[in-house]
Amino acid sequence: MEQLFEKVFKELGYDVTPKVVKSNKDADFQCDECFKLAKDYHKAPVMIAGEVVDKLKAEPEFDNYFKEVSVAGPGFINIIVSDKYINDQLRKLMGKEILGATKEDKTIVIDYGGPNVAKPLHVGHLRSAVIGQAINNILKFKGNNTISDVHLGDIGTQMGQVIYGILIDFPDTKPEDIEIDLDYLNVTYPKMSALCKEDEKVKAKCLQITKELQDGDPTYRILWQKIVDLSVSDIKRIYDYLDVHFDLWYGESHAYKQFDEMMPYLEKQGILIEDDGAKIIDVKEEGDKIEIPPCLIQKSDGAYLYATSDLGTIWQRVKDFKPDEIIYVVDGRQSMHFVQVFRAANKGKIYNGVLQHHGFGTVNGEDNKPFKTRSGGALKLEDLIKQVKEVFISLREENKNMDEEDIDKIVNAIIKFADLQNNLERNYIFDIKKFSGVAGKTGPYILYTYLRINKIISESSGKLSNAIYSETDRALRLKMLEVSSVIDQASKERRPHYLADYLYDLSVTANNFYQNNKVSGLDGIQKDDFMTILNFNNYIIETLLELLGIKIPKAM
RNA sequence: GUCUCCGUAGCUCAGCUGGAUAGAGCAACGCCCUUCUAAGGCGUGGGUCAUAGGUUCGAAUCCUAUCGGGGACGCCA
Repeated sequence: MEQLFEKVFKELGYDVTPKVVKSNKDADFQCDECFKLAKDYHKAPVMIAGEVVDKLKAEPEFDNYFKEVSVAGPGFINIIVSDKYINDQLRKLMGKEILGATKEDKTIVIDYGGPNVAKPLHVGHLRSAVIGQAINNILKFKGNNTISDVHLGDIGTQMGQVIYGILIDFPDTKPEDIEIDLDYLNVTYPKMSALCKEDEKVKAKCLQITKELQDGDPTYRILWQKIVDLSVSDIKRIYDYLDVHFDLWYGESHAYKQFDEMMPYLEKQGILIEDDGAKIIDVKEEGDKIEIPPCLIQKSDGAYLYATSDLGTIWQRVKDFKPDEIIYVVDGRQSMHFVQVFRAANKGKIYNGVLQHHGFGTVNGEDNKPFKTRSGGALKLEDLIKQVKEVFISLREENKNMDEEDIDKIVNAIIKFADLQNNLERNYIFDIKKFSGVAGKTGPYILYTYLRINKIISESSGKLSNAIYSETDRALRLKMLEVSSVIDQASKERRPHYLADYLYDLSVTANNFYQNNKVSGLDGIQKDDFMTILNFNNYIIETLLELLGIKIPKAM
């Protein structure tokens, strides 16, 4: 349609590539190009629009595209497309792969999850997992080769703290004979963390242990491995429940293995500067509005830092995958850190591809500060899931007899859709009600729509006539045509909420169709047309839900 | 203090590469189950898009300032 518009504009002597956009007025689409042309061509927009509409109407192909094209207001061109146009587009779309989205074939490493070993997953980890997985799914869908990495925080200070705790609790046992379990971990970490805040000596000791662990102390290594094994299997269990998966379960400890190669390389670049005994990379750039602090590579005591491990990780990824892009789905509060790391990676000639940080907002409590339970701790992710499940089951009698697998799928849908419908970079206030709703703009609403329609569809020829049978039918067909651009937009901006939003819109439109177009009792072409449409509608819902990481239950 | 994100209906949020009367959900009220799942559909009320300027034919959207909130700001991660 845009091509036809361009042809007409050009033939009238206007040099533009006009855009046709969705209209929120009474038309299907509109073209607002005439306003921009008015100045250059010294003509009123209405006049230009009039010329375009007249010429359009004289085109032999007019009926293939339009039912009605008219000038509105001060110079808008309103477009109502013909039924044939809608069906032509739909037929084309149905014949395309990946729902008409544009294909890509980049190699992209995507870093999300980021749990800390020895600490349980809490609500803050939900966002990285859910958003990261969705972005991963979308990029993969478009044909990219994605490599997901959980990037465990497995060798930071908390490890030193827990190891010290173990040494206190098991003073006389040989490290290989010490037996600990998950409950022990869940008690010891908070205990030691609190102790470090009170007691400088304990804190210093923990830091020392951390440093020696990083340097490979054999005793600490043994204990460390025990902690990692325990914790990681627990973390995996929760991610599995959420259907969040990683190709790589690397952590900071893997990055540390790169330092033997990376540090001399950085030295050779001549960018490591000694400063108060520490080694830094100056990452200031001209035009900075704010003074970006230098990137700290090595502490004065020789220990490496957060930024160093992220650089090591990049080093490894470049070596292993030569990625076109590395993207991070990590808490937005770390944006300064990533600016430093990205610049350091560039300046140190470690990587010259695309580095992106998609920082998401925090999950806040009523006080608008990062969420804490009444007792002051973070709400465990597992407890959130349990709560949602309980609420869901108690919602109505039928739910009590529901298939366990189906319940879990719906719980997943509730939680994920509640999170994914928000723009990822915003904070939101955590409200258990938000995570237990099944009415309105929720995951279950979409599942329900799908299942309802699924029940009335039967085989179809997959063909469409040129007929459209009602307003609600027309609306559904038009809505389906938007899917390609929605996927592209979500992928380009790495914003899954575009998909969530569209999925909801589509479901509303489909529910409308369902309510107003009775299928039973139909036969012949109309029945076949309806079946084709509904099949395609559900194919779209299915596909997009999958991209959001939501599975469809058998019944609800 | 500097930088940054944000301020849209009672509540929770979309919309922000500028377009015509600003959209959803929840909550409130009214209607629709002898007809493909009422976890549904239809309708009503509810807004100076924080405030003030500016750019523009046109601003919730872009620019500036102010107010209010979150966050970040060198040896933690």
